[in-house]
Amino acid sequence: MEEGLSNAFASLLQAAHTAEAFLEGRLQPCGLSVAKLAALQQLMEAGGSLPLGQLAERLECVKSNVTQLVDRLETDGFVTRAPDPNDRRTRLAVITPAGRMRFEEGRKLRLDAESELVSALSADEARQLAALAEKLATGRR
Amino acid sequence: MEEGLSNAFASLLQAAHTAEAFLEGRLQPCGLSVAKLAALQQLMEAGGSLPLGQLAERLECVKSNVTQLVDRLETDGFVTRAPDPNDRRTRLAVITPAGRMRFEEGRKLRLDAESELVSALSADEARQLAALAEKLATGRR
DNA sequence: CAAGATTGAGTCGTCAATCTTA
DNA sequence: TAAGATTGACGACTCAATCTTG
Repeated sequence: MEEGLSNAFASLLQAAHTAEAFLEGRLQPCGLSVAKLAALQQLMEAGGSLPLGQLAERLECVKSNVTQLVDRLETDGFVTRAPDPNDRRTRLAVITPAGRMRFEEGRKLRLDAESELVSALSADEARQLAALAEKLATGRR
Repeated sequence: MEEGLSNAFASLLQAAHTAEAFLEGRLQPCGLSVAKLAALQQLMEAGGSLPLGQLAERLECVKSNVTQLVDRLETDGFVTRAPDPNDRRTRLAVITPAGRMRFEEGRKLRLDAESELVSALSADEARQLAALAEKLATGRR
């Protein structure tokens, strides 16, 4: 049946939207958005700083988006921009001490929210969902 | 394993993002976005017109978003605004002949894209994906 | 010229405040 | 006062054009 197939698609998009909104709400109290938290996470995993272009690659988005995201993180005081001593074209996004602390809060909130969401599923179901979702999207990246 | 669980979540969001981008790309040639197509679909299903507030409800978004979406559809020439004879507070979004034609094109492109995406899955897998995605998001709406 | 980053314009979404009509 | 719609300001994203440096 065709209806079942396009329902799979609609369900996926709907569920993802709902889940993301849920996560966004849980992050609210710490003043971080999903996007900002993801950026801070990349900086932490990279040891504290990254060229803006590399940050864009890791976030799988366009460079101009990162420019603006870092602008907002900079006004928040969670990131500063620094010159790259090796290449004067490059600018480094550097996580601040305040950014590290806020990241830690956000990370906990996100883990809580995720496990709460996924608790609706058994471990087996979670694995299946991940596998099916990946299978759907594979080759379209 | 905790990793598996949060991977389920990440996979879902990633897959949804990829699938939506794929769909958006396929709609490109007809000049409709996913959002615009959805709005036109609601108008068609409602028989051609809807008060803006009801359109917002059906699209499950905020009213101010619909105001702007209809603004853009109006500049496209796919929708016009009309007064409601019964209540002078409400404004009707009315699909135009050009809007109907464009909707038909967009609907076909979307169906093609959806079936192409879902063709990566068996009918059984598609049902499972839909069920698991819904189960994850249930109760968070 | 290539690369890295930024700017400007536009889409899609939110929220809070406002205007008009019931 | 409520309801319907709009506006203004913002977040997060895209693309095309631009500026600076290599």
